[in-house]
Parts: sequence; C-alpha cells; structure tokens
Amino acid sequence: MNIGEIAEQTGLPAKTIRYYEDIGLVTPQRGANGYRVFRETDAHKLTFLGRARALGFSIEQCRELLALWEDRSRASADVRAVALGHLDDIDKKISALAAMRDTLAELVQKCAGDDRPDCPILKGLEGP
Amino acid sequence: MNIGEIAEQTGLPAKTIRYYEDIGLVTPQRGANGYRVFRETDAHKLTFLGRARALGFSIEQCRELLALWEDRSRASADVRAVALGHLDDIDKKISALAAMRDTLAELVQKCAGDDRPDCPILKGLEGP
DNA sequence: ATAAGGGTTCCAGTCACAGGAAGGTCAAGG
DNA sequence: CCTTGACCTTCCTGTGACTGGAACCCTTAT
Repeated sequence: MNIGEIAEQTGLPAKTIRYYEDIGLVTPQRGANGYRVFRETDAHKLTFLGRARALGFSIEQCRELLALWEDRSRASADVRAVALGHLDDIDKKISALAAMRDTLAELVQKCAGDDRPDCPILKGLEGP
Repeated sequence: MNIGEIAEQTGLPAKTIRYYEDIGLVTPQRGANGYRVFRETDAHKLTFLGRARALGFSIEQCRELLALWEDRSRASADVRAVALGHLDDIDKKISALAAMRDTLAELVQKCAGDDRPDCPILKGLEGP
C-alpha cells in the first residue's frame, strides 16, 4: 500500500505518517521507485497511534504504549500506569480550564455588553 | 523600573516581558545604558496581560483586549464578544478532554493492572 | 507527448515562550 | 583602582506535533 491509501484507511494525513516515520514510530519498507510500502502491521500500528493520539497521549507515551503493545510478555500494570498518568494529566487540564471558565463566565455575566464603555471584564483583568 | 523589578511586581518572567516587547504588546522606554525603563502604565499593561493570559486568552486576543482597554470610547459589547468567543473555545476544549477522560477511564477500569499481559487498554487502542 | 495525480525530499512556520551563550553595566567592598 | 557579583543586553536555538509549500520524480491514461 502507498501512503495515500494508508492515509485514507487510517484517517491520518500523509504528512503525519511521514512524520511518524521520521521520528521512528513506523518503519515502512520502500519500493523500487522509492515510494513507501506499507503492510498490514504498519496499518495496525498507525491505527493504534491514531487512537492513542485521539485520546491525548503524547508522542512519547505513544511510543511507550506501542512498545508495550508489541511486547507479548508485558505486564498490564505497565500499560495501566501510563494510562493512569495520562488520566491525571487530563484531569489537571480540565480543572485548570474549568477554573478559567468559571472566572471568565462570572465576568461575562457582569458585563452589560452594550455600546457603553463601562466593562467589568476589563476591570476584572486590571486587578483584583 | 528595570525589567527585574517589573518582573517581580507582575509575576511575569523577564523573558516573557522581553518577548511581549518584541511582538509589540508593550513599548518600554530605554535608559542611557540601553536598559528598558518601565513606567506605571507599562506595569498596568503587563498586569493586564498576565491576567488575560492566565484566563487562557491567546496573545492575539490579548492584543485585542488591550486595544479595547485603552480605547475609552469602546463598547463593552466588543469586549464581551471576545470573552464569549474564548468562553466557547474553553467549553469545547473541556468537552473534548472530558470525552477523552471518559473513554480512557473506562479502559483503565477494565484493566486488571497486574503482571499478566492481557490488557483491555491496548485492545481498546487496537480497534473499535 | 503530455497532463493529471500520485509520490519524494527539504525548508519554513506555527504558539508562546524557555534556555543559554557572549558580552555590557552598575553598586559595593577591598 | 580593581574586582566581584548581580543585573542587564542581544541573538540563536529548541520545544510538540505537526502543516504548508516548493521543487522535483513516477505512473497511468489519453
């Protein structure tokens, strides 16, 4: 399979797939014409990567997960540890965003939003 | 005031303040020795920027807010529009993260996390 | 022969800074 | 006067995970 075909199959942009090869996440073979040749295992890997990235795992975490995935003697505890770490990161991000949203929503609510210049949002940004 | 002093006062790293000058958010004067000289108005601006950034506004949104802040004939509706747009972005981000968390939490819960290789997390990443 | 539609490499840009090198300036102490 | 140390300056590079584009090669159909 050429890169376009695999891109369509996995839903990943061809650029991204080339990038993944660049950083060593996949290692497709090459045809006589220099084109990348993807096999089933490459397709599986890329699908795996696409899903892991969609769940917000970093590239390095994906690399780790991929290694565990390919290691048949892995301990599921190792996978779980990576996932739990990421889960914690996500929760922290959500908390931070929620705090921003609450503060901002409060300011927005106080603001009349008309053609007058008086604005509690700007005042809130000025100082405490 | 020198950059160190203003950095401490505003809580922004000196590097960040230099960067803000670079992109035209602040324009401190210069002393005879070439040092940046910050005045009260610069301090106010930087405090404003720090707060706006802490609420997650992008640099470009900050630039916009700063312009509105300095425009005494602004309409509060314009400020509110920027804030509402950002609020929407935040909500979208939170939703995306919450979806990730839910999916991931489900997988984590299914995983025994022991020394056996069988792992529902990896299986979930493989395919649907 | 040529045109369209693949593919290839490489370079630059994104966002909002952070790290660090190389060097100038200032105030205090010996 | 000289040194020390803390501060300041500019400039260059790197971050994460790609994306866009240029310049060029390969394949297939007309």
